[in-house]
Amino acid sequence: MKLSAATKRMNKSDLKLIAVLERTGGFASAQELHQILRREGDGIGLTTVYRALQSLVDDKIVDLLRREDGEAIYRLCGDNHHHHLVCKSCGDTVEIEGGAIEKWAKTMAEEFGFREVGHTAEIFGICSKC
Amino acid sequence: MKLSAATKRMNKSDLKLIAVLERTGGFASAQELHQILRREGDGIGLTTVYRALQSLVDDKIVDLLRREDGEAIYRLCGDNHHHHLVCKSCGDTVEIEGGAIEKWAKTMAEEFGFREVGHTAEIFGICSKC
DNA sequence: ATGGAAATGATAATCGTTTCCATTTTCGTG
DNA sequence: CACGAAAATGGAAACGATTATCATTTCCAT
Ligand SMILES: [Mn+2]
Ligand SMILES: [Mn+2]
Ligand SMILES: [Zn+2]
Ligand SMILES: [Zn+2]
Repeated sequence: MKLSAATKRMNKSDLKLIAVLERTGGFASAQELHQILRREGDGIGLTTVYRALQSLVDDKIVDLLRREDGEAIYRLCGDNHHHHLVCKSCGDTVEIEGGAIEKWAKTMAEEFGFREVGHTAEIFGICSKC
Repeated sequence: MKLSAATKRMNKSDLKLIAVLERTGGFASAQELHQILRREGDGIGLTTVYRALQSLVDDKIVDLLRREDGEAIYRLCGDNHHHHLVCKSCGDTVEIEGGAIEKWAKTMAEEFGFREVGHTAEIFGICSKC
């Protein structure tokens, strides 16, 4: 891969954040990531967490999305792009494929001449258990 | 149409906000809408603007989405269900069909036994003008 | 007119995020 | 190893959007 290029400007904090994001897997806010690190005994400051995440986003190593309330959430952007099916009642989440969405987003964007296109797509409902 | 049902719980402030949103056309933040009203001599309070917008969103009369920085922006929504293609740079928005999405959401939800299903899907990029 | 409910808006409180700034770490060079 | 510059760090204050409070005003049905 081409991590080498990015690795150049990687500092200790960046690596810590990548590690946590790998471990947790899904989305997490800056504050949540900070708490996790703190809980594990790392004295990293909230400011540094924000800085590291910002730099990782700039280097396109991390994806930045928004929760419904506008809070920023981050995830490692890897080859495993996927979407979510979330239960409104119990919060359970299923990761699902979005092949149809990818095609749709690309098609629509092309049709209207948009570049550097991204998308969000989530499905929510009540799961079978609830 | 069935505005009658919604009209019941419409108060003076709701109507003011609808009027402004009609006039301005596109998306605007609560603060921007407040400023516009103030500039026009209306002494409406910021709190009331937020309240009215929230109630309009609840009644599905107004669409709520987020700018890149997480700030909430509002817009009158047309009569049919649709999605958005938003320019990250200038904020221009195109309403688009989501037929593929509707099918995808329904299929996925069925597959995992979810009920009362809804979904969100937005595409964002840089428009041809920017 | 009158009493209660709904609406209003100024102010304070929240909360995520950014800015400041003083201190500490890192690192190349002599 | 010693030294100084540059990068990194983190606590505290500043910020900006949004929400919660609460006293006051406007509506309305009786
Ligand atoms: Mn996707
Ligand atoms: Mn749709
Ligand atoms: Zn559930
Ligand atoms: Zn644009």
